[in-house]
Amino acid sequence: MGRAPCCSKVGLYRGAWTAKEDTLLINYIQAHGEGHWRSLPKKAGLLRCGKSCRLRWMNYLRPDIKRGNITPDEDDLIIRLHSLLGNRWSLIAGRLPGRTDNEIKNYWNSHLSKRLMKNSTEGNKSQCMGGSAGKGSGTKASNKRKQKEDSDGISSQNGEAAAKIKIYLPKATKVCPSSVTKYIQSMIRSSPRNVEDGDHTMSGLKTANNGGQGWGSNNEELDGLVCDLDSSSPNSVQNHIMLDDIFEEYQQLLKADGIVDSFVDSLLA
DNA sequence: AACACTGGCAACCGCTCGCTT
DNA sequence: TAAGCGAGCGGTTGCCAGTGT
Repeated sequence: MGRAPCCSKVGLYRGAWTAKEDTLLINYIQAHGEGHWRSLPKKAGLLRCGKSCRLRWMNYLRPDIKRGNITPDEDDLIIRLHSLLGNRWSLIAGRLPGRTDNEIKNYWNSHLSKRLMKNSTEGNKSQCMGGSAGKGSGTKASNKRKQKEDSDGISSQNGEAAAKIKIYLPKATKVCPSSVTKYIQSMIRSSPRNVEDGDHTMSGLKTANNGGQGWGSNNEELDGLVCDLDSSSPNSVQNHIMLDDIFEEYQQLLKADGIVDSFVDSLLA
């Protein structure tokens, strides 16, 4: 399967987008819709690679994008979903309405991985965790390398669970919550089995409802995150419930041995 | 005030997958 | 069946504002 280069770079702009380019892109997509990214720049009068246009639209210009101010609820959900799914940013983003995979990835790399590593080292000072908390010291290049090591460390932090999760990792595909819900409902109806604790993958995890145990005994910061609600947001309570519901769905799915494979199939469908 | 360093984030790159021809 | 293309994903890079010395 050959794969031609995305596009010729000759004569194309790179780097930060200007307001004018944004306007051109928005206007074109509003008039013609998304898709056909390769031909879009030419038609829209943009000297950009199609991939660049797509990225710009998907991550920043889409009207339903929610930027910045990641709430404690979202923060907590990202952590928990990452424990389940690993670096499947698009999948995680699919559980967080209005958030993009790029934003979540950046947020994880710059905030959460460091925090978890810090918590991990505090909780396991006698253990060597193999790497510092990211960009705290050393050259930037070495920090980049450490970032990768850190993410590996996070995985090893979850030990067997992470390894077993990988078995079930679905293809990175965005799914809507409703499809998951429908699937769960159908599975519950068709499966009388109530698995008490076949929970290889979920050990060490917690839900926002269970008092925040499971990340480690010294995990006050995360406990705080779980308890905090952003009262400034009028929809925060609703969002909190929704996010928890979504995670509960994942938990149920993973708890039900034998169901997970089917769940993955449903995602791929 | 000037410089060096750090951290956050936008954007790019390389790759894979699914569909079409 | 193989090749080409569009789309999407995760990893990485590079810019720049903020902070420290």
